[in-house]
Amino acid sequence: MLRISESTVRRMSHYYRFLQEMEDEGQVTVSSQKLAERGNITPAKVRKDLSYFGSFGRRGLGYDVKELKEAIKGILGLDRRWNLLLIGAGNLGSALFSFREFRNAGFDIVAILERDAAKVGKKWGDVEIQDFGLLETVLAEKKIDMAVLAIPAKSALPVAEKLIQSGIKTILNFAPIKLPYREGVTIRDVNLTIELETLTFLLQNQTEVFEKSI
Amino acid sequence: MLRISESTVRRMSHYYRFLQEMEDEGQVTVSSQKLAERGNITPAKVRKDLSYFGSFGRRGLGYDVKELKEAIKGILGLDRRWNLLLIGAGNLGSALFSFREFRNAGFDIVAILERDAAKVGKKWGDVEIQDFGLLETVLAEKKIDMAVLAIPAKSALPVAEKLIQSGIKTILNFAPIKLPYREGVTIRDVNLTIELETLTFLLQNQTEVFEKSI
DNA sequence: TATTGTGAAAGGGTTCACAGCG
DNA sequence: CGCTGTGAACCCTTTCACAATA
Repeated sequence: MLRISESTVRRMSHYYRFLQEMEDEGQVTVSSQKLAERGNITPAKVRKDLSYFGSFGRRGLGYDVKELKEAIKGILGLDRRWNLLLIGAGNLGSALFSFREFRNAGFDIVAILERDAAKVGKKWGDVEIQDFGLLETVLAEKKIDMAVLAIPAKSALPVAEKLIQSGIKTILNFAPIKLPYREGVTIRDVNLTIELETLTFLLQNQTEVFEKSI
Repeated sequence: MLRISESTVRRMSHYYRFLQEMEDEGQVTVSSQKLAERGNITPAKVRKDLSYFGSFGRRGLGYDVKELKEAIKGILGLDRRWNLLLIGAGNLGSALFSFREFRNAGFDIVAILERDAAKVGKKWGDVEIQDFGLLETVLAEKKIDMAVLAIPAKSALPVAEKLIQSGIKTILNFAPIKLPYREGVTIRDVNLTIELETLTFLLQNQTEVFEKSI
């Protein structure tokens, strides 16, 4: 299979949202031009991105909004639901748990693990916070697709090791630390401090803005 | 001034963290090789990145950990403190407010604005949650460097317009919506759903992992 | 000898431009 | 005629490879 760049996949996510919005607005067809304007990019980029996955448009007419939306839904794997294991029931964990868009997009936090005994036993919605020691039990009982790490930097490394040992293959990591690379394991980092630091770099250096587009 | 790529700036943030860790471990000098290993990249990339900003090493010896760390600190603008205005005192806002790494890195949330009257008047630490209508007053009283948008998608657009109108030039946006481009305004999006969607794409397509490195 | 700093080459993503087709 | 799909050109980032130097 052709190698798809990360940028292309991220843009596919954006296109999906744009198409949802357009569908809600009652638009039936859309051109690569219109889609491009929405994301501040070039029409050629839109067409090239889509071309990696197939031919979805009609020459002279553009794309059927609903049809393209459904196609991208399938490409991104959003035509099914995904089970997330949340690690960490602190402030960030709580925010992630109550983040509506996750459920809307097909992501369900089906288990929560936490080290702090004071929090264990409490329930968020209908999900009980369980002790981190029950990791293996949870993995045996529930089909977990990904883990979401919402714990402090200092405990992230051992916890990640344990998760990987137990067979977790995909981790969304919010701990502000670079987890070491392991063959066969995909880790995606969301490092909020780095986002702020790219901004201070721009403020400080009055440099050209990196990207005003998706 | 030479145009620096966003990837380079992000890696500078990582190098900064690596150097902090190395300093804490008592290391005095470091080679581009060692720095590269830490981030799963090539030594040439490290050297090229640094070369955009100057010459910090000594041939045959490598870099002085403390010296290089301080240099990067200055480059990223972390040798001063930055005032953040938090918009939204919900779950995410609360998580961001209590996120230790922000303060450690030099970012202070000095004001919180919120529409929900039930939350207005409460205090988080020594920062009082104020009504969003007081935006202008807050901007007049406090030197705000950036705004952090932690509100739902549906209110993000009008709120962002208001912020920009009032002179805010830099926004870190957590609302899962693409804010329109405005000349002279830098907006950085953190879209958690898109992060998850790149992961489901990989899971679903068994594709090569995008990046196992910084 | 070890390791940096950097031109030059390679690689990969974006844009161009046009053939193809409704 | 309008707009897609795509090979080729272009451009930016990464990697190579080596001269410079502690």
